[in-house]
Amino acid sequence: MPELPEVETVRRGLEPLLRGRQVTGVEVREGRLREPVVRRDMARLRGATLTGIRRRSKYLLLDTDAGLTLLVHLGMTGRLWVSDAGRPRQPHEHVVLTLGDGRQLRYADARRFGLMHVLHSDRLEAHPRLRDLGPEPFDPALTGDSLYHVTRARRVPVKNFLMNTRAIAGIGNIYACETLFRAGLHPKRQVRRVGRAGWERLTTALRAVLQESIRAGGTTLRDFYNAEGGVGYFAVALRVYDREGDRCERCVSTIRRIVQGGRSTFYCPRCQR
DNA sequence: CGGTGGACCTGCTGGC
DNA sequence: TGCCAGCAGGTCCACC
Repeated sequence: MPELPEVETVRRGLEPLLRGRQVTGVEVREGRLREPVVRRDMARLRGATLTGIRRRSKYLLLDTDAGLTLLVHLGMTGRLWVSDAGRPRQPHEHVVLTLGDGRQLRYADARRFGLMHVLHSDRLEAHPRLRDLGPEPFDPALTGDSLYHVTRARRVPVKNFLMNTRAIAGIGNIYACETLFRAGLHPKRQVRRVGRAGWERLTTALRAVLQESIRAGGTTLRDFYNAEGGVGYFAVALRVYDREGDRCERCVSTIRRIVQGGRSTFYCPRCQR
């Protein structure tokens, strides 16, 4: 579900609600996520004060003044939001942190593909989930030139490359498809066959599409909700994703769907070469 | 080494 | 109406 813009939307929504709040209670109702939630570790958050939230790739990092950071990944269907304590439980509500103001930070995840770990704040970089992540799309070190150079000997299709978090962090299926459309690149094109100009177009397109989506509050197709339970409005701006059979906005062709690495890819066979 | 395909888990949709 | 295959926005690992 959530890619970089959705996770960033959640981060921005949660930040003012969580910053400065003390964790007064921790309840793990269902610890069987993608990896087990360690109740002993979670309990150590009790008494700590949340000092801020960061995002790295599709991970959220909730920092505390206790030297501990709560690492959260939303998987495909994870939701994280702040609720009044009296509110009825939602389906699949697995973890609840009660806050000093009486409200609650709640985590729900129907498919349980998400993940939640308590880490030492000064050792985050060493954690296996964070260690091998590639540069953030908005990192100035990521340039068309840098991508051109790291892809010279590789045969992977450019779509798969974009979704590889070791190459670039935070890009999932929707934004990979949308970026390639805007850059005019065929999703099956091998990365070593993309020239300097292509990587420049791709880098520009990637940042534009992510920026626009963040501004719209992310894409809600099925399960995405922000920190207040609201939806994102970028779905109407998608030009190829989930538009198989539709007329291309730029030419007379029809949007196609193919499967790459077991995932749907949507593209315009005429605009993307 | 690099790349592909299957596995994890639940819920919804569309076709019969 | 009811059933079931197919599909879903992520990531890891075994295997070639």
